[in-house]
Amino acid sequence: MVSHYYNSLPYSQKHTAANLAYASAASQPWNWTPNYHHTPPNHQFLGEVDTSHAAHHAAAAHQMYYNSHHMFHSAAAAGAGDWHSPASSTADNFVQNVPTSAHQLMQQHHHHSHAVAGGGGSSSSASSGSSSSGGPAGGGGGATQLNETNSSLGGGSGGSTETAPSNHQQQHIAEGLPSPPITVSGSEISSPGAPNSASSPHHHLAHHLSAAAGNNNNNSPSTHNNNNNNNNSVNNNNNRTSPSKPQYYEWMKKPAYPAQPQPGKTRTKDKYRVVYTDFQRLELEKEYCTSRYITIRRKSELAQTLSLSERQVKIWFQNRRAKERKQNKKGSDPNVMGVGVQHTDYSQLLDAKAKLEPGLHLPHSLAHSMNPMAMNIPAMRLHPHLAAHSHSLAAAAAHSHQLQQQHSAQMSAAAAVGTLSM
DNA sequence: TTGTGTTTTACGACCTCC
DNA sequence: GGAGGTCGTAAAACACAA
Repeated sequence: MVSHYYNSLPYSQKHTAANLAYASAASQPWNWTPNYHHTPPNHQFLGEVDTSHAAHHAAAAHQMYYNSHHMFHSAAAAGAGDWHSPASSTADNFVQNVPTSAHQLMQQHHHHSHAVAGGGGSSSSASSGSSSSGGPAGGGGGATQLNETNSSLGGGSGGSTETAPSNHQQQHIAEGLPSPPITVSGSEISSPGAPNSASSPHHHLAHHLSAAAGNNNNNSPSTHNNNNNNNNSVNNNNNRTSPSKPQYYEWMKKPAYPAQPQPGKTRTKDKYRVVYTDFQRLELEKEYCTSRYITIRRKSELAQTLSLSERQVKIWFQNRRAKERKQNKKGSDPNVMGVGVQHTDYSQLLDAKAKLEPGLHLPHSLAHSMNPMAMNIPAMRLHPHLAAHSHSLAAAAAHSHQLQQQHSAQMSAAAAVGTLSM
């Protein structure tokens, strides 16, 4: 059963989703938007999302939610120049400082990655190299195959099967140098071929974020690990969170584990812990930021987008919440974090209403009940399970919304910090 | 290079809800 | 019964100091 759920391609298609988020994210390295809800130009997937999900969100309530919640609007949605931070001019400055457009970044991205791919030198030495052999080559093919595998294995959520990636996607895949899937005890798991994530746009993101955090990146020379690839000085590695110096959104700073498990590496048990790619984590975090409880729909979408199984997405969220709770426990330590603490606090507050949270994201029916602005929104299907909580959600939701706004403000503040540090 | 501590995936047990 | 939730835990992946 277990293996059954393993998705074989977490990494193989890591960049598949690039289209989605990258366009907008790249344009604004700080862009913290749940891309899924916007309509990035390139995103194929979004087409569907838009109709099913985003469309609903066009409604005022949703807008309100997202606007307040996310620091930035995607460039796609807002228009490159139109973006305004809810927070302030600082944010604007930040944006202005961003030298490149999404397209440019993408091209950069491609440029770097291609260079890397070609050389096989993708940064992280050993590991990355391997990936290129299997994955990219396959590009689309590999992905497809994996997907098939996935579906056959997990079968589950119809979501996990992804159609053949577009050329663009393939490109990303190629760049992503996913390593071939590893079969472990009958279960197939992807090996994170981690891409030298440096080449991925959100690396830039991470980079900027790190900078924003005002941390050490530059300071610690030691940081360069394997990953320092090619890239423009994007030093991703170091960022791994140090418990002693918590940062704003630690995950942002961690460049993703460049980790690339050796292809042959297996686990004795049926279990094999893969390391999610930057992109996957980024998107998951973004989603988490949107709501700490993911809806079935979003889970399915995310799974598809990130080439993860729904189970993986679900578990990721569970773990993420656990992480947050854990942080909150020891969290009252004021020193613990600069900006990050705020998120923690925020989460902490939300934690109390953990069960109620789903209302934040999904149940428009709930939003409906609590938000006059949402009255026109077609009721979104409420998760059956969540529906049970909906009655109490109404009360909590308002509160949650406030929290969201606080959070938004905090995020903006963080953005401001980022601006300064840049 | 190694040892140690932390973080990240993944699971099982158990619970609640429909 | 099946879904998802928390909680506790295992183990890989990672960071960092010695």
